[in-house]
Amino acid sequence: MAECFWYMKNCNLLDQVASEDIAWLERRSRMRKLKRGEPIYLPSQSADGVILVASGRVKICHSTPEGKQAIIDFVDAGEVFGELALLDSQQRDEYAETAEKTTLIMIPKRELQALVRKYPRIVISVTKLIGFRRQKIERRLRNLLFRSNRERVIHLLIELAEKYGEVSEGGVLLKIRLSHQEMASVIGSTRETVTVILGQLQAENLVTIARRQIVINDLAQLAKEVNEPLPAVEGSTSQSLRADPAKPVPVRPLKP
Amino acid sequence: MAECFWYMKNCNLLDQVASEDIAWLERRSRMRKLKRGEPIYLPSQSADGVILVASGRVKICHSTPEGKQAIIDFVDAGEVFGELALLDSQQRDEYAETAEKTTLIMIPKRELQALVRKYPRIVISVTKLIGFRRQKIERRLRNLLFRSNRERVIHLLIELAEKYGEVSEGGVLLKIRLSHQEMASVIGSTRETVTVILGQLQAENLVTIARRQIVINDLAQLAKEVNEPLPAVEGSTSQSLRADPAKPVPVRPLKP
DNA sequence: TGCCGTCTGTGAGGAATCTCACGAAAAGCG
DNA sequence: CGCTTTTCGTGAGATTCCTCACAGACGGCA
Repeated sequence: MAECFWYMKNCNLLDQVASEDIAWLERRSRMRKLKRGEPIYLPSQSADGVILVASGRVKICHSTPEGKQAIIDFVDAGEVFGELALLDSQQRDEYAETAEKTTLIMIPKRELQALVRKYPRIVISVTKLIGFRRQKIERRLRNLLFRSNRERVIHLLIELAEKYGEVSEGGVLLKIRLSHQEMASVIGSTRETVTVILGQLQAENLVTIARRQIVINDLAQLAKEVNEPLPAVEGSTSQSLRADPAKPVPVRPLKP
Repeated sequence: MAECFWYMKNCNLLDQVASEDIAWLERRSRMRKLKRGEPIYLPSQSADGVILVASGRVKICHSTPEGKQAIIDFVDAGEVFGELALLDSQQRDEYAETAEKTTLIMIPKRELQALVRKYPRIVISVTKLIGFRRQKIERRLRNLLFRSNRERVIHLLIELAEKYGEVSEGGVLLKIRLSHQEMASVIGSTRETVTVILGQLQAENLVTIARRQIVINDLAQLAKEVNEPLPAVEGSTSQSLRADPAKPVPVRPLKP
């Protein structure tokens, strides 16, 4: 379980915790390795603790009575989820499943609470985590209410650019692979509609899609269309986000 | 400002704080009385503190580029809002306005942080507050994605019943007055559509609307239609929420 | 109590989006 | 590398929902 220790060391929630205490927590935690698409917990299941994503990616979902899957959020490696379990151990009403091959570390609530008694500052970190996620959700709510499907897709692309974007040849490469169906599940639309809209955006030279990789050619234009400020993207000035043929962005090769 | 003191005393966020400290906080807070529909703060305005609603009701809103108003949340008397300002003083991207004649108490961030140093437990309360609101928002998100307008209205009615419902003649009386336009702003629809749907629900004897008062005749049936568990309503068993003509609910007169 | 502004009810017409259906392309797997 | 499974592209038709327009009702205020 040495790797488990390492993962916990790298979790920013625990970065003020002494190594010996992390080791203690590690011994009381459980590691799970899951393939893509496996359920982690189901709704109406009691929330027994916090879960750290060691590697891979997790989807927080909800199903409508008609069987449509809504994706509430993605959780990436190094992040935790289920943190609301710390507030009250009521049951959850969403479910979680792996979006790809994933390793999880299940940290029991009881042990974490003991750790909080020793490191009260953890509470501040947890508060910030919950608060930031709330801001994120509120933003998503705003971006869905009264928005056309085209606007929803654009908002999604901007969000993805912020979290997964990296400056690349002539635009922002999104370092995440989503199917059209998954995007539809995020924005509350259908697979076909997403396909059509992405096709339109590509025809307008706003994005380029090849082998499930999305490159945003003109993030500034997209942001302008939906009245959003130009988001910051890893390793770029706002200059490099503008698709200006006269001033090509330096090429940086990437391995998908 | 004696009334201000009293309002703060009654705010559950401050219920562990000694009277002398509340008095201290009161002297450093500011009271504002506003008429219905007045702005409290605008987006892109720096978040300078937390605001306690002494009386009245506040709407947290967001406007789309086309000028449609989305209502993110209502804040009632005794509740606070703007609490995310405590995490990071970045600017807000929503705005707040009064939903009716309202008295506010503006508590500066600096003073509240000083109080937190003396009463560290306040952090827990704040965390729970933020967490519960996040759950609420997540739930709203779920109830909007992939939902028809009829389902959205029903979800809204259930939510309102939980917060404002009171058992009354033959059903649950909602102790809040919302225009159809406001409901539309909450669920991301239009005024006309809400009018039509409420008319349908009334024709189906699920609700009764008279003089802007909504009575839910059969909360159980509504909840069933959208696959929600029957919510708890103030002063009632689950029995009394069922519209059962053979067993009428005891009448309790109300003054609007 | 009478007036004025806001709110509610209703319908026609059109736009956006979903549904369904099918074939092609791509990706994962042994 | 061939096969199977998943994903993508596209169109016709149905449906929901929005827009616009207007009349009547209500409700707060002088």
